[in-house]
Amino acid sequence: MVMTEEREAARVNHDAAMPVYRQLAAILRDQIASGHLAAGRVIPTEKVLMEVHDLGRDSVRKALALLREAQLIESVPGRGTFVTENGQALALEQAKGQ
Amino acid sequence: MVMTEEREAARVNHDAAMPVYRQLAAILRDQIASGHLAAGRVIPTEKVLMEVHDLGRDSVRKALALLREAQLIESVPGRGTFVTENGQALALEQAKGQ
DNA sequence: CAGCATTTGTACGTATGTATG
DNA sequence: ACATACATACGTACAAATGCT
Repeated sequence: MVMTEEREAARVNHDAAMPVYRQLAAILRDQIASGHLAAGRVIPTEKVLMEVHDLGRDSVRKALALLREAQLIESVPGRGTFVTENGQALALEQAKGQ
Repeated sequence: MVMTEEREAARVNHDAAMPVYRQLAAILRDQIASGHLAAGRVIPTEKVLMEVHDLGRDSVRKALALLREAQLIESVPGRGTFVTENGQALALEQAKGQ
């Protein structure tokens, strides 16, 4: 049996107590902390996140807003959303505390 | 002619360049800074703000979210939205810088 | 240069859930 | 039980910025 670095991509649970937008924020934060999403042009588009997690745009944008407030990511209209310079470091810090 | 302390209540301009939710946030912030909205149970309900400024709930909630981030207000489900302890002081600080 | 597709931003509406009084 | 008020979550439409053709 071959062990790989791959894991099941975390998914939002629509029935969980935690709001889906917080779940998505946590998932993305962990992916940033783990380096799975690295600096540069990384975060999938809102459209992709909507499709992958079966969410409305509202929830996706709320999740990204949380990460923006935490200065893990930055968005640029017409281009996309990026992990900030020290995004991974910040995400690691925050992941520790939780 | 009698001078009063009353002034025209500032209103959102739907045709301005600045997004209406930022306009509303600025209006409320100034009202807090001026003491027109004091600590305690102050901020009008979302419903009232929607009607007074002819805005959708989205815009009203975005405006309040900005003030929450700035720690000027706090909201409690079922009760309402309140100016924080040091809300006026904070609002004054921010009003200076703008 | 114009035109087009992509992507984020703003703004509206609606429905339902949760907390308070 | 009920009304009020904020929270979550879905949807739509259009605007603005970017990059490509």
